[in-house]
Amino acid sequence: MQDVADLAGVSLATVSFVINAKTSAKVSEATRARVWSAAQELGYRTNRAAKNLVQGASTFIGLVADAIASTPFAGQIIRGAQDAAWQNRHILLVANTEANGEAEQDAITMMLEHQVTGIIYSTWYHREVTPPAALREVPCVLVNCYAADDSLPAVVPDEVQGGRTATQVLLDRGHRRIAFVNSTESAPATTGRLRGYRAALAAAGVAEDPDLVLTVRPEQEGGYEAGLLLLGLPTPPTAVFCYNDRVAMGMYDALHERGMRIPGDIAIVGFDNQEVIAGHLRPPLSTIALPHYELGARGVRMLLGGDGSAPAPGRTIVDCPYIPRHSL
Amino acid sequence: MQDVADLAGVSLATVSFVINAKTSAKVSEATRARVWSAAQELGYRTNRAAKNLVQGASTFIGLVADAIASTPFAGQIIRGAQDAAWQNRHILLVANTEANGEAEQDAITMMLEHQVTGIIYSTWYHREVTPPAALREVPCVLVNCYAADDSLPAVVPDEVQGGRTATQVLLDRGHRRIAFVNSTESAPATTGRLRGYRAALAAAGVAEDPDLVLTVRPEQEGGYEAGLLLLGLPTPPTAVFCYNDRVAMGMYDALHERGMRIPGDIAIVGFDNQEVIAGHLRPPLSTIALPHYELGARGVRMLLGGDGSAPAPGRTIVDCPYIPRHSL
DNA sequence: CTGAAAGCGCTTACAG
DNA sequence: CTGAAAGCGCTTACAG
Repeated sequence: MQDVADLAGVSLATVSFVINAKTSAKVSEATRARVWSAAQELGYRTNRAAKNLVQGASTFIGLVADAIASTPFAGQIIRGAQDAAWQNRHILLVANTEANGEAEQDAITMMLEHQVTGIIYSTWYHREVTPPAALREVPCVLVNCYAADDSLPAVVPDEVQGGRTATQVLLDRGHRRIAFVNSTESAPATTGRLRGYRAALAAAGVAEDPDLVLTVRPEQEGGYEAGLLLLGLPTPPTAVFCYNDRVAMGMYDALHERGMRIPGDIAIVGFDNQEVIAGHLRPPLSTIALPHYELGARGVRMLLGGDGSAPAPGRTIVDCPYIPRHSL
Repeated sequence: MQDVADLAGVSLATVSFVINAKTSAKVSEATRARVWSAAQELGYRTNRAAKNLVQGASTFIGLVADAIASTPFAGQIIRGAQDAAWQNRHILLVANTEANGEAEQDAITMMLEHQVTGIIYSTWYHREVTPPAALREVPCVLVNCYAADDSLPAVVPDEVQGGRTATQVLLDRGHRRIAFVNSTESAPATTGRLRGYRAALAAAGVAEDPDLVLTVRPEQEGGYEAGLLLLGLPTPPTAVFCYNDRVAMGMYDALHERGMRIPGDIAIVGFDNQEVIAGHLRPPLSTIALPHYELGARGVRMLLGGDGSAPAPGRTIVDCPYIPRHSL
């Protein structure tokens, strides 16, 4: 920087002013140009460590994730966060903790040492968490998870609306006997989607038939078994809302095995919008998408948007959009 | 830090020595303990910006990726790089450029400003690249890609060995009429896997039958068409090596449609090991895995391992392991 | 064994 | 409009 100043024949301060386009100091157009060309000629590059030190702040945002490649979900959250950070001229410090408490602790310490502006704490599937205490030392937002007492800001998908929408698209096609193959796991997704299913039926004046609500392991095998069960009913459903796309995949197997056509004989709607599955089933699966990209992006926007103040506690809920394909 | 020194009754230098476990200065056990407890009590956390500044180096490694969530592949590379970086007490600065030249330029500039130790430049599928010139200003290694003139260090998968292995496992089961459904794309994967296929056949003394080598678009549809074609042959193959798992998925569709059993009537081996596909086909698909995690990990190890010197130019080739399931 | 001091590369009041 | 100077929080010879 001193070299640039010398070459341009100005002081350090002037170089700093023009490089950072500070308007507080009026620098003549001529000097400005001289400085720029000197910087160019010398290949000057500002040292961010020095800048961060003197300013007592960095442009870093920490992102701690409990998974990074086990599902496409985590990747989408990271991508959303990364894009939003980039747009705000911030840089993501990504740590993959594999849900290991010690790794989380280390990661957060490291982030704090780097004077991060804030931390995003994310999980690959929607759930309740008790995040490490260190997280509270800095502005933070939970993404795809939430604190039991809602004492931290969080961004989560709207499972209820998702379940309602899934059921609604089926109702809109005239279906009245709509099954819901839920998951045996206990999770916000399980309870939320069920509530949405019931709300949609109720709003349409359709009485719930207990025979039509099953719970299975949320995998292909579970969907297959559920399909067989449903087909064995005295009056089988005309449409099925599956907890997720993998369950729907198993449901396809069972229906095809029994010679049922989709959507001719039975309409199907899934959840998750896992491209590799939903896009490749035959027929391609209509489903509800989890808004992972949006969750990540919203998370960092909340972190950065608060005019300097930390984001407020409480859950922000994001819509799960319907992705039409050809299974209904 | 001054506060810690005061509380412990020592100088700044001493605090620095004990915090960093420097052995050059012998500090008594007693002072050491006093310093640690003072640091503890004050909740002292070292400021990395200051440390990086004075040391003229950071513990950052830049990772520029052309994709981050479009496929699981990129995620695995990032995870591998992240784990290796972490093991060496380094932090990943991840930039997602979506293959946009300007974004790449910006990302690299930003990384350079942060005094990164080096940069990993990665692509989500194996290919030749002409990386931005700025990359040469700092130690770097290409991951899953390579420079046309091999003037940069690179880590890539061994496509030839992969193709050879895929063919070999089929030969080992006694198959002699082995088809290869290749991709119409021009890529290292296409040429490499074909060479591997031929090498394996030649080594086994099996003459290549031109009818058995097809090229299709590397997707489900392509695999489906290839399956029909192969079945229409006067003497159909008894085994098929598919360019990738999506092609294998289409191949399954065609074979099942024609009532063929896998592997009873025809054995199949895929490539890529895309969990969601390979693990969920019926029967589960035996395939060759692309070593993305390993590529990422090797990349940062090369960057860091060179005793301070930049890694040497040239391609490092990594094995593609066979993943047995139930399709042969 | 421990301390005083210089210096890393910047930014920013404060003078002029 | 521009410059001299202090200071950000550290590390590391160099003395003692």
